[in-house]
Amino acid sequence: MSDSGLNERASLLLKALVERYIRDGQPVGSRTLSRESALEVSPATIRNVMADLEELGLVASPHTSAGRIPTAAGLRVFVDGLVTVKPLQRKIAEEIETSFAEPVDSSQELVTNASKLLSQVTHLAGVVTMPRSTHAQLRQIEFLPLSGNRVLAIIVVNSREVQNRILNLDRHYTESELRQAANYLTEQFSGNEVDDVRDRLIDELKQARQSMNSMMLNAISMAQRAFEQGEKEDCVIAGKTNLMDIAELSDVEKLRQLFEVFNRKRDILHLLDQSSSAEGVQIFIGKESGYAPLNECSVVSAPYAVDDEVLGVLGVIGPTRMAYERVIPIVDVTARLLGKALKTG
Amino acid sequence: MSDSGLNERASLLLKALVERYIRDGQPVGSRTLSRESALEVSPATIRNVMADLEELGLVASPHTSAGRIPTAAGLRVFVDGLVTVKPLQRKIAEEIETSFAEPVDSSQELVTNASKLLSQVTHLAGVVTMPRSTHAQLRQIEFLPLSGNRVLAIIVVNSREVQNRILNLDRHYTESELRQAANYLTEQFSGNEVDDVRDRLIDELKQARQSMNSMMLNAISMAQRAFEQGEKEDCVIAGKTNLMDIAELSDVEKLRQLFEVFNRKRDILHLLDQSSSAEGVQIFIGKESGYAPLNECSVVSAPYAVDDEVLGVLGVIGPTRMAYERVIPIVDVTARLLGKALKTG
DNA sequence: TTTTGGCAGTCTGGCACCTAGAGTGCTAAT
DNA sequence: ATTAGCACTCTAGGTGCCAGACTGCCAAAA
Repeated sequence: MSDSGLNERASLLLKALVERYIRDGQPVGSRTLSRESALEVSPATIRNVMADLEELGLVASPHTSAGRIPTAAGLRVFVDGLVTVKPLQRKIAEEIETSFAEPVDSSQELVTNASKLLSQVTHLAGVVTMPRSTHAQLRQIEFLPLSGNRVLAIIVVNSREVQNRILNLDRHYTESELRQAANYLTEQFSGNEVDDVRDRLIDELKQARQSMNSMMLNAISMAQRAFEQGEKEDCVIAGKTNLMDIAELSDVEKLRQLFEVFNRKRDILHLLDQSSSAEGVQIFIGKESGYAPLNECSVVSAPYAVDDEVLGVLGVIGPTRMAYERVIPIVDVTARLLGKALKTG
Repeated sequence: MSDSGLNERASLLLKALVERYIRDGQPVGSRTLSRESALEVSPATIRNVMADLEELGLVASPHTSAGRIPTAAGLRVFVDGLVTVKPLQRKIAEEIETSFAEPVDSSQELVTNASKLLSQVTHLAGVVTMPRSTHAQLRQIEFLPLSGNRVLAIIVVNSREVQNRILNLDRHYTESELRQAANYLTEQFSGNEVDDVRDRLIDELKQARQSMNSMMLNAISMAQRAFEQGEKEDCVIAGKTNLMDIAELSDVEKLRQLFEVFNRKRDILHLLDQSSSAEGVQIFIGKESGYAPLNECSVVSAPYAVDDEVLGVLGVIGPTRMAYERVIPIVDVTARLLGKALKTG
């Protein structure tokens, strides 16, 4: 720790200041800091250091006779080098483990649970993106006839995911036609990855129009339509109400904007994607996220992976003065366990 | 209108007062009311009438020198007899119709759209319960083998709904076993109503253990397990953020409680169920709902039905001073159209 | 008997003012 | 380099005051 161009004493004081500020959200004065920090220095000395830190843009005072609060830059320095990450509390570690021990029917459910878990243990908003279904092996395709020209396509992936698509087709297909098509497709493509299947379907449809019998052609065209709707990108946000307490957002208008961002999940998703290429826990403080409604918020996120391949991102959203030293390990271990849970699934 | 034990003038004045109060949320004074109402009476006279209304508990003044605001009881009298319901604005009627004209894949989607629609046109929160799936005809059952002892049960209902259930069975079943079972069940029960099927399954399993071959027994037991998880009662709430504007809830704590109720949907569902036995639009004002977090809110709801059978309830949630004369017809027509849309589905 | 004008009384909201408390910046001494 | 001391600044909260908005009541008018 402590390499940010600051001498050791300045670092220590910044750390103490941030910790205190995170605890009770009030500007911290020199007298308090003098008592708080292990350093045995007088308030006056601290005032000098504070003046330096202010010069560097790491702290600011809301007005002349208030203490200092850390700026976004100050928090950045704090999380980058000063924070001493607390080991997980026993109780919380257990809570996380039992949550992942519960049986689930789908990765959708797994993701929902993880999101709720994050929000519960951090008392902030938890957010988890749906896992990218790359490396998803197609297991089976079924077509069931519905009324009219509509057909229900059922796609079984890996051993847990099931997707339904309703297709509106050009003509009526008999039950046996559909069965044949399904059998053909399952035989042909089962065991392959979904992405590959999608590509191969397109190829075959283009190249081999003549050389195939109409049954196969129909099958492939149906399958293609079933696949092309693709996975709707999405994420699960839990515990939004936890954010209503935090004083920084006491302004109802800001709260409102924040909640509207939660409805348009695309933006959140995009933000988290930035984190998917990073290794381990990443933190966005205030404006770093690039989204105005999140200006007063921080995001602590981590990618989760199966067999070293990143499938998605999870994290929490909270006020910039969140308890990073507690949240970081929680996000970290949750990401690991979610990866593990997805693998066994 | 006007039979609430009030003479005509008092009614007219109450009506004018409520309308004015709904418009701008301020206490209404006698001078204003004298100008506003068609009646040609002096403020002094109005003050006398107001004193009477206050005696009856229909209006109240926040403090000595403020105007009057209607109490919950006053609003009750207003919506019960005084309100002149506005015909739907052309623009809004069109918006509703085009919304229902859109093609949908499932009644889930239909309900979601209706909820969003309600919130959009009223600028309040829209809420729609999922339709009870009584009179849902079973069309088809399929079992697909998953890994281990797990089986995916697919139940096609009516011609649009598809339900997936994952069953953890006691032993492994071969693909042909599963196919046989599915065929048997589909032949046996297709065309029957889901509720009946559930009942009959239980009966057959109890009565005829000996007389059936094991294949049929297995099939029935599987089907029973697939059905017993039952429909999870649920409802869709859209446009919650619209409620963040309303001044009555500027208190963040109240807002928070309200939003937490939205997460525990059961309570909302229970409230709306009260309305499902009523005919047409029903209104709950403030505490009438019986849920403390909704004390500052009104709910305007209407059951929706297919072929005279009520399948669910929809409505809007907003401040007690919502524009009832606009909202009532919107809820009314949306309920009708949702019923119609479900029928054709 | 009902309605009205007038008047006294009351309450809010905004403004100006004050004070105590907290904390800073600067300077001079250690 | 650090510290004590002092003057200064700013906020939060309290008080007093005034204009404005209503009401309630009473007595006069219809």
